[in-house]
Amino acid sequence: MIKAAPLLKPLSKTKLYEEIVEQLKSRIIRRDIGPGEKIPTERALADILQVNRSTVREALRKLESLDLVEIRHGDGVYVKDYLESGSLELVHEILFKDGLLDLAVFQNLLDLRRLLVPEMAWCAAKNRTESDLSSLEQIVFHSDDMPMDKRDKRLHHIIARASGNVLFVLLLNAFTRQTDQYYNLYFKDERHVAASAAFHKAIYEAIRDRDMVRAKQIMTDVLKAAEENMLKLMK
Amino acid sequence: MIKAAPLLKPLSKTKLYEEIVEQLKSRIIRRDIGPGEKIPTERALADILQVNRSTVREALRKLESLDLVEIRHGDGVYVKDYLESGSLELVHEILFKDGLLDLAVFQNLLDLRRLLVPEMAWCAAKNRTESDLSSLEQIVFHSDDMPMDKRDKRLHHIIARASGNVLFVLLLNAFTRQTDQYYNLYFKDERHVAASAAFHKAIYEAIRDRDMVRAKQIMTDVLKAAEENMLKLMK
DNA sequence: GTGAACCGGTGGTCCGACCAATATTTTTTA
DNA sequence: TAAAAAATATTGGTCGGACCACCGGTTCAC
Repeated sequence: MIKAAPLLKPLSKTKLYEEIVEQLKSRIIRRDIGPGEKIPTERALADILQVNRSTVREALRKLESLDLVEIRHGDGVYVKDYLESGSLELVHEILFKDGLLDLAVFQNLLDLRRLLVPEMAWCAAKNRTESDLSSLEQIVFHSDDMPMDKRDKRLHHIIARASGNVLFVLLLNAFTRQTDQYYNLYFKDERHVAASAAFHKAIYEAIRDRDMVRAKQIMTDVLKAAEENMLKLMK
Repeated sequence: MIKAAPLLKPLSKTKLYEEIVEQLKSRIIRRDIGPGEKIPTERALADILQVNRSTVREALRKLESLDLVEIRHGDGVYVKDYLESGSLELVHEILFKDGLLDLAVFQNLLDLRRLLVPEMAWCAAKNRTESDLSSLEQIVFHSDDMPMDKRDKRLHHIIARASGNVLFVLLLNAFTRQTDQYYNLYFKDERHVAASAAFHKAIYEAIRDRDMVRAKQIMTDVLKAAEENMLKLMK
């Protein structure tokens, strides 16, 4: 039932510019290079890293779009304070500062999820359309072939859409990116799979019946249980 | 007291690659180019837009980091479904689809803010350190020279930090980017300035006293009032 | 039929040049 | 002498053209 998880990473045939991004991103997040500080010029970086200037530029573009640096024409490249301007895109870096998972930040993530996702379910129960409902039905009752991690992810996505608030969808995407890698692991336990299947049915019914309070309550309970299991798993 | 607002944009001497980003981003968000579709090759784009391929590449990098396109080596560039993978960075584009403010999405933004920010205040009242408190004091009582829009923004930022949840900070940043442009306008009304000053003192006291419930309540009320005023202003 | 070699097209990287904006220094000027 | 203006140096922005690495489809040998 559960598909074998390809726990191995794609064995990164990393692109050069990505390596540069990683190096700089990491140093900025860990405050090796402080906010306001000027980093070497494109030409200098190219020289240091032994790559072409174009490659450096592509890396800097990426860092700029992450709001980690500010590029000033004719002047130079300056490090920004990501706490002042950074976006959710940085969660991953902050979560894994120094390669190890930062448990405090992970807890932050869970806290926020516990605030948002139940509310999302509430809204979904309130605003769901017939079309949303049939999407839900499809995933809950007619997707036995799909591994549970994907089903669960998909279910949340549909609920987010059904909430009628597009921002929930975008936020959920941000969360998903972080938790994806643990889902496989989590659903290796057959009990978790069974529990999720039950949960899917329950939340489906609540949303179908437009029972906002129940939908929210179910979601709250599920998250709580899942968090406990997950933390147990990580110890 | 209120600084004259430079409502005019910096009169963008737009960089070329940015123009390309804007064009493509807009077309993707408005579904001119559907998810899964392949866009012209870098060389073709360079030819069409009459720019150098490097310039096109920098633009594509940006779109890639927005999760709007997927670049496949040896294959091509494909449009992604931003609802499936997009991040909060896209809020701005979605908010201003077709150049006009999408009121439904704007309402979504307000709804989400009303969920998050009061909770943030609650956490701040719970977790604030002495250092946070003195930062607050500074901004509430000793920053008369600072225009109210900046003070208000700063206050929220400090509260976010004080919450002890770094994700609140990043989320708030995302919101702020959207609402910044309206703040000037909002604080042109002397009554709003006075109201905010009173609010600042009230929330400061609640956080100082570690009164979580009151802090949350104050924030809820303020947001409600501000929303009403803002919607009035927009009509 | 099937697998291997091939080939065309695409993104990835490189080089070296020049343009455009900014910062710094030098010169001019009041 | 100090402020203003002009020249210069530095840095990011754009250019063009070349070659490499990877992917997909085609062809060909078996």
